[in-house]
Amino acid sequence: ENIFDRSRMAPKTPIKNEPVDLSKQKGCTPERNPITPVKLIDRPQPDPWTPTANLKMLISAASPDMRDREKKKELFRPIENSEQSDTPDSLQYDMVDDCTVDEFEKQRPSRKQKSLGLLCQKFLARYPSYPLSTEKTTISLDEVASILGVERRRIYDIVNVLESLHLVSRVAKNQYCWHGRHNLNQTLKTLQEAGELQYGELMTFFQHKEQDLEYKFGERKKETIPDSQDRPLLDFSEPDCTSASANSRKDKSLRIMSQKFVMLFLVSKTKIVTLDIAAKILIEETQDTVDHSKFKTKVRRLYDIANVLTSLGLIKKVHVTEERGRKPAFKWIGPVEFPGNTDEPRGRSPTSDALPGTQRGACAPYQICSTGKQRFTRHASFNGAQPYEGTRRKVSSEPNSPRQERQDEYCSKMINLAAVCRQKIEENNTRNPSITSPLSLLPVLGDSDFCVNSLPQAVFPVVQADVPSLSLPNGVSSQALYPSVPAVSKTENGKPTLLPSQPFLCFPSSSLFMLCGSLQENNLRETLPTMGGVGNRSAEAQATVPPAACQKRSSHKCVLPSAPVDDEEPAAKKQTMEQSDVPLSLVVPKKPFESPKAESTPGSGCTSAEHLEDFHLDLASPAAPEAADKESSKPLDSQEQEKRSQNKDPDEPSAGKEHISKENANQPFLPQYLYVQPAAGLSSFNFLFSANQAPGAISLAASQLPAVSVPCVVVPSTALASFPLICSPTITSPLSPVPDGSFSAAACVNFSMSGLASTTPVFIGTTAVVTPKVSPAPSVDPQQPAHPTLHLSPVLARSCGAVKLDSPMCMGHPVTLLKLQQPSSTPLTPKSIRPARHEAFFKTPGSLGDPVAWKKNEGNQTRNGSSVQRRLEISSTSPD
DNA sequence: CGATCCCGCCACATT
DNA sequence: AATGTGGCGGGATCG
Repeated sequence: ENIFDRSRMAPKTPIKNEPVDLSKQKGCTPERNPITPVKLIDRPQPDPWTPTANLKMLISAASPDMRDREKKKELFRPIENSEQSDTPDSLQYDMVDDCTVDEFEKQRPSRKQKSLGLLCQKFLARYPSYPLSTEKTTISLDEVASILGVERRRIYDIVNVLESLHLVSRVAKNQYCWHGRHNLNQTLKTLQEAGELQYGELMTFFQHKEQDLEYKFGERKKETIPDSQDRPLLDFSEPDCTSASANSRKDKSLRIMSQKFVMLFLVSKTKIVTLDIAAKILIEETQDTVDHSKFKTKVRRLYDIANVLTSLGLIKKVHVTEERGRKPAFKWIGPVEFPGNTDEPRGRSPTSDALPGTQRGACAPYQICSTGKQRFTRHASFNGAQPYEGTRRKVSSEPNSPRQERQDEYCSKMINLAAVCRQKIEENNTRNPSITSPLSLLPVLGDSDFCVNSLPQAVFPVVQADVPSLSLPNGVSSQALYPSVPAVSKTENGKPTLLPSQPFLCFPSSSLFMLCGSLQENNLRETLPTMGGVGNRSAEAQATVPPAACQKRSSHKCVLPSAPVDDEEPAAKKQTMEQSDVPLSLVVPKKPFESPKAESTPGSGCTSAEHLEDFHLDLASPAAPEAADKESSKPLDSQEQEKRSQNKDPDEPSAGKEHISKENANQPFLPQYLYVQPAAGLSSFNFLFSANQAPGAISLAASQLPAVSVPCVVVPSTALASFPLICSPTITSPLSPVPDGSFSAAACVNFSMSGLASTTPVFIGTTAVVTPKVSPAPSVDPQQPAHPTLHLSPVLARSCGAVKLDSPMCMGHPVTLLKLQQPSSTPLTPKSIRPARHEAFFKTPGSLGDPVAWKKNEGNQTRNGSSVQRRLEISSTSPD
């Protein structure tokens, strides 16, 4: 019957269900999917239904909406009659498909074709792995079920697992929001951390002796048991446990089981987990009594979960042959390390402590977004932005959901780091007294939300968005450089205007952290306000702008204000933050505006784009003056430019800068940054440092995170892709505008991240220079070879003497720019970057080097820096 | 025959 | 009460 139906269905509605394409599924590696987002899938195969399937695919690809309409559930079901299809549409499609078609039905769909794994692949094929931040994809369960030709129940199985990994989040009844993999690494990292707590010992235990499980079981259980308590940890993602209300039965299972299962892999040294062990462990937690039936049921569920995870490319089926025989098992083939480490030296930073709850208000500018919705919601809720929030049963409005907490933790860690860095910096820099303040900022950040992610969108205007940009550093730098460096610097010093630049950061990728310290003292305050202004703008921007968003993929960005938030921040800022919308904030100097509010509507989650734009705008404007010079030289990205123009404008000039940067990209200059690339794509962090500030070098502890001195920003990005940006502010004292050589030396950074490995690149820029200390990579993780590689490439960029100082830099992937300074430097342009350079960068981590150019202060300087940087460069190539 | 796991009943949750 | 969710396990397939 099924077959028929399909065929019949097909005619009517192409869409329909379909069993469809399995063919492809197999072929495809799950992993691939991520890569190619949308795609249809498909390879034609001869399947009976294929035709239909293909149609569907096509259709879906073409326009989901259409499909939906057409299909309608009801239609589907009933429809069976018509047999073939003859609808014109179908015909068309058919033609395409034909090849395969053949017979039609023929085979029945074997059980395999109906498997959950396949279904999941089909499901995943419908959505991009890394959706643009701007787009927010909502998933209607009914729709999907009908499209895929399955009962809704099956979709729940898939969605529940995806939700446990935060690839989707429930928005409302029957509706889920697709987030894609942007936050996947972050989620995995969180799970890993939680897993170590819960299962660390246990796994070790098992691993050592698998056989003995049982007995271990008994023993270990104890440990585990406690875990159960923690559930929250696990749940973090979800549930809310919090409070909630509830936990209803449900919460219990599939989602949690999925998270726990993933944790087992992450905690496992071998990365291989056998079903029986997993079942035992999981059962245990739940209950002690293990009866056989229960075990059997658990295993069944694990298969369900495993099928979804397999489709995601996170695990693969393997067999473990033990003495007893071969046992079914699964091997983790997803990312293993995540940048953010747990280990950071957490130190003292008070800030971190603060994070947790406190501040949120203060911090305003920075936010985090995480999965979009959730976080968003929260914030939004204030605004009213998100309607749904409540929908989920559990959703809690509470302040923190477990998930958030987790994130917060993460944030706090980051913050701590930042704080440390700052301190160091400060220490180093004596010159400026003010310095300290920066620290304070950090905390702020923390509390705010940390952003992690979520929304991918580019919310943050701050930086720009494109990824490319990131890579672009060169471009950026270049931009800066060109233009009037000197002038800028001056301004900077003197002015506060510049200030802005210092402080914040932006990141695009999903989660990012930024640390910044701004050095400047004075400025900070000023900056703050600016930031606020920025924020507002962003908000505004959001409303207006959409376009930008597309470009960037990164979703989250955060900006921190380096400045101390504290002081007064403009109310506006806070507001903005609260608004939530976005997390981002940027700093922009510029005028403050009114804050828009976040408009976030629930629906549109994606405001980010807008923000970005705003961002740009802002940047532009500030930059303008300086920019003008710069601009003259280059054109901006069109988009950005446009935006800018639109928005604000005045600054057109600024735009110029950006352009320059892009153009420059090619050029070799770029001085001040280091770029570190992360190894593969996994998670990684990116850092950018600006050199300016710290004259001193920074050293980080090697192993751990280190400290970075300087203003740094660290961003972990989950997805590599993204790119982080960073800005540095410059710092220096107000004066020294040109640090010249002296400065250059200043910063040194070592990174080592332990875990990192990641992928992400880091940039460090300083005006000053960085000291080359870097070699961190190796140190980092010895364990894994892979990771270890961090590459730092310093980019030298051009020397630009001018550059130097402060400057904020920014990059983001897509968009990025920060503007920090207005006066001084300009940051870069984001977009511009991307193109050419971008490629280069991205391609190989090591290779990158991009030069980033920027200018920084006016100054000059830099040259030295460049030389230094070169040295620094570690692995990657540097462009020069 | 054991490994997989589809299918869908039905309880509980939410509307 | 209707509808959404999703636990659960019988039993069909696969290998």
